[in-house]
Amino acid sequence: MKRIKIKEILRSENEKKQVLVKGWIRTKRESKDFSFLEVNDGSCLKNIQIIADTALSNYSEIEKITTGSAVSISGKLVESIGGGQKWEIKAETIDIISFAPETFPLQKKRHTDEYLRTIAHLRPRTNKYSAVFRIRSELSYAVHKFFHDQDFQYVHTPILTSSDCEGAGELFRVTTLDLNNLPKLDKKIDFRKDFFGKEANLTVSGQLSAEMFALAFGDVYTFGPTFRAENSNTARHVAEFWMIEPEMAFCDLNQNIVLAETLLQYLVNHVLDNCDEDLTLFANFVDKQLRSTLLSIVSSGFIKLPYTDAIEQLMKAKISFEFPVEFGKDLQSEHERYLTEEVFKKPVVIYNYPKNIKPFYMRLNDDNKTVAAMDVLVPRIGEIIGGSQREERLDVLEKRMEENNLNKEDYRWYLDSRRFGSVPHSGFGLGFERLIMLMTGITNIRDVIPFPRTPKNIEF
RNA sequence: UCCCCAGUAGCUCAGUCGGCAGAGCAAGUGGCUGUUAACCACUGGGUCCGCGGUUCAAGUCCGUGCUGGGGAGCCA
Repeated sequence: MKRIKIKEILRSENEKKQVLVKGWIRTKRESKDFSFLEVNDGSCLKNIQIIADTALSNYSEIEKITTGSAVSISGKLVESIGGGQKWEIKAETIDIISFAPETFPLQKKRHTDEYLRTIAHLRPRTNKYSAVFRIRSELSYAVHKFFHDQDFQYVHTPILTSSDCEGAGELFRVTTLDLNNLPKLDKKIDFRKDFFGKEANLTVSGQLSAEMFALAFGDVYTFGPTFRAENSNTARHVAEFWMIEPEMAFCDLNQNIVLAETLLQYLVNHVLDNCDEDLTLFANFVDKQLRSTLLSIVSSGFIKLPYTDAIEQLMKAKISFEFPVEFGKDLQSEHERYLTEEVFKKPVVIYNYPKNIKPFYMRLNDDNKTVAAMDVLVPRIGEIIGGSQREERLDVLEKRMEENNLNKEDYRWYLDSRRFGSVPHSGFGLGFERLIMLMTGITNIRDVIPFPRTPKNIEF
């Protein structure tokens, strides 16, 4: 007989003569004549209640079942006599696949997130984390569905890259050289002896590669892991994270902003429509305002504010900031949060930033002072999307690279795209983990990725 | 990397002024019950994060290191 998932069982309309369920024991309650077992198989938040009668041939074994043990149960699906659940299984056979000894670290009580982080390999067996990772999976699907429905091509951009792309951010070095015996040439490391014959790193963004494909396919997106070796110790940063990067040809900054808004609203709606049970857990136990926050995102358009207007808004703010507001400087976290949480209470798109605080590839505006950049800020998290219209004019781009002391030789292929059929194009990066934080109300990014990598931590 | 806070039983935490190491949950045993984080009784369970110092005496005070958390910067 084929096993049936608990999610499907709980949707049943009628009793069933025989079902087969496999999963892990969450809790056991013993009665005089029988025991109640609660089994979870990860297919949904809820457990199925099992009635184990003392008449079962291996009842003495069943009595010893502990939380965390793996079991296989066949029996009759019947309406529950007790309150609290509609269905239960009157077990005919209970096979214990394996016992979890009493050292099993998860108990049937609330654990702190900090503790669960130390047992990240077991935390998906808790209610909260199974809900997080089901939503993560559902959101991944929704991302692909959104772009597929809009005829975007999915591009796999490289994870291994040659050095210095973007020239910003700390990179993870990739090498096969023997670090205890490095080949030297004139007292410097001889990278000609390394695997690729030159320095190599893990990617910090798929953007530059995605641009090349946008200039062939029109609309493309990437969705993959990204690596930053920044020594960041915050609830919003990890060294390995996932990013969604659409890139569109024949697209200006305004159209870019529209896509960012449409995408975020689509994803929120998808979760509201498809993850209600898991969402309810977060709305009840993690963030009481979760539903109103999500509804504020889908119910109306985002606020769009040029950088200069944002600065003006902040200048006239009645509260005092730790860091002064000043034109030409990037917004601090406190400024971003003030705008999105206090002033507008919904997502805010800030665009046209001063060129000196943004990377070389962003398109220079006619004022010669600002670039066509945009950041989407959301309550609690701050920046969730960063993007821009790209500089498509070869001469302007080369000048910007010179100003930033970048070696044009390293970017020959990138500059080629501006030599041969260059067109206006735009794109952005959406932080996938920050998106999940937004959807769940979880405030630490380490709790929305299965095995977080942070400075001094690469366990599991 | 900088600032602040914390580390006590398997887990969550209390521990007063420096004076015998505590509770709840979990575990074990027994009881009761269509139970719902079941309930009741009993039992076992400690490198008080490590190292050094002050003191008759340190979980408690001081120094230092490690780990975790919160905030900042960098950004998604």
